[in-house]
Amino acid sequence: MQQRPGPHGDPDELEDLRFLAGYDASRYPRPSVATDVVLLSVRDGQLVTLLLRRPEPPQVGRWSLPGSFVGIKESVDDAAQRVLEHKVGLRGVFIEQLYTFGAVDRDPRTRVISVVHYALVEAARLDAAVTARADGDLCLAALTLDATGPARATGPDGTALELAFDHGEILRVAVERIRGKVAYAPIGFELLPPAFTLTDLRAVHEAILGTPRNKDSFRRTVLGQGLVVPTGQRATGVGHRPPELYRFAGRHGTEAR
Amino acid sequence: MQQRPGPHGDPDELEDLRFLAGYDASRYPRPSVATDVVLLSVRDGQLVTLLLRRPEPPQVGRWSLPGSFVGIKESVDDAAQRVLEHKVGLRGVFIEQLYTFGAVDRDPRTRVISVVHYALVEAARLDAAVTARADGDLCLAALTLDATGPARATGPDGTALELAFDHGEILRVAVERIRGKVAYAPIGFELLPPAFTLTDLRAVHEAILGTPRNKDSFRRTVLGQGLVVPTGQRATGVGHRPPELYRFAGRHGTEAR
DNA sequence: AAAATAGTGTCTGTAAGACAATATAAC
DNA sequence: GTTATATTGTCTTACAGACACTATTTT
Repeated sequence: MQQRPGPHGDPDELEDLRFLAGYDASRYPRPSVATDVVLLSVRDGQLVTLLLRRPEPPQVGRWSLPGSFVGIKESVDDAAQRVLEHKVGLRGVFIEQLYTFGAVDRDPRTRVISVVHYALVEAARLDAAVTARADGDLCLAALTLDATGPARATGPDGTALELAFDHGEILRVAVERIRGKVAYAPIGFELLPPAFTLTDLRAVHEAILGTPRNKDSFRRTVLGQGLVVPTGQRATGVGHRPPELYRFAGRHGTEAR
Repeated sequence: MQQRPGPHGDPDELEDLRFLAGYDASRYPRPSVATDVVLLSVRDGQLVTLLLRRPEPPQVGRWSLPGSFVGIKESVDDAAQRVLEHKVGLRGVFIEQLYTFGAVDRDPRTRVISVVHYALVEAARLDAAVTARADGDLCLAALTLDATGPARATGPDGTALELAFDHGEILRVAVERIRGKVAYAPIGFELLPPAFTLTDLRAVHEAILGTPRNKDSFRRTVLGQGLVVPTGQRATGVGHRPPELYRFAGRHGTEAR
């Protein structure tokens, strides 16, 4: 336990002093910083994410999250938005920081620290983005969690997908995060079109949590919180009594969205 | 909106291709990566944190979080633990990632991305660490939040402390995080000695939340969750009926701690 | 009319908040 | 014995789950 800082030969302390004194740090090796994006959606009652097949070694053929280095004149969050725009073709979606993965050996090529974000988008927009890039190196994978270990990703044909690097662990963290958030935050709206029925909303919650939710109390809770307001319109062509369409009420109940 | 990736002159895409192809990224400018640690404790019913006075420009004299660069052969989380050990003299405390602050201009000297952690320690250990380094460039600051904006830090003499860089915003995020966690996670135990009374535990929760908690339901909730177990011992010298001492039960109710 | 789901009303069990009553060591 | 807080027990209230019943459109 040290008493005061000073140049006593401890390499950590020397590094600290360089930092505090504002020495030029460019001469010392530094990690690369990247960002990866977990783009989540709910499709056919399943939580899915967008994966890319790696076209080059290492781990060629494995599936990975879309990502990029963080530019020197670009904020970390801007870099994540750029990844969404340039690699997936999506703008203006909900995106938030998830976690920073900083293990030394997570990338075999060089030291890369990844500030991972997660984004939420409605299934129709994700489908459009995927079909616009009609190639086999991109897919929507269904996500499931075991009791422990990395997340499992399943391709559209039902086969298990091998994930690159630590992306299975990243996906587990993402799924756990959205499960925790959906219980108290109005995050499910980001996965639905602007107008939706309460049954739609409940189906999204059930898909995320993987467990059924009580229909009656779900309705009471959501309406009681004032998070959604009726639009006055009803769905049509549903083969039964048409349900009311609701929209996200925003933070003060008057947002247009 | 792009259709397929390709070398079409877009600088973002070129960067992406370098990444995917595994080109040597060392020739391109990259940000520095640091970690800062928000060391939190509850002392005299107040949420406090450890701050260091900056000894050099820029922002000389302002108060900052303990931090350091992340070494090239060191994980981000290991770097945060090293900061705690070398700058504060604490080992084995609860520490967890908080958020990564990656704005371009957050440090005026050079581009620095900081992966901020928060740590929790009982007041007695923090006091011991502070008095071991008996100088005026280190203090325990009480934290308060306004409705918006950065956190406010108050020194032991009651004066407001000017915070360096974006550390006021970082502290706001830290306080909001621990407030959110204390509602459902067994995090308050980290701020108490191994044996504590339920009144101690409730006082910690109230200090973190800034609002009183119902005494009876707090007792029932905590005991009902099985998070604490009685030690069979009682506090002495309290001037009234001695309360039972409890200890953290761990994840399976049998952990020794 | 039949089918199917939306939406409403009511009952019940659980848990939190409020409050009263009792317990016990320090003084 | 008085004091001060711990601990237990009871009552009330709020809310989630369960379930029955009505509403309304498509077929």
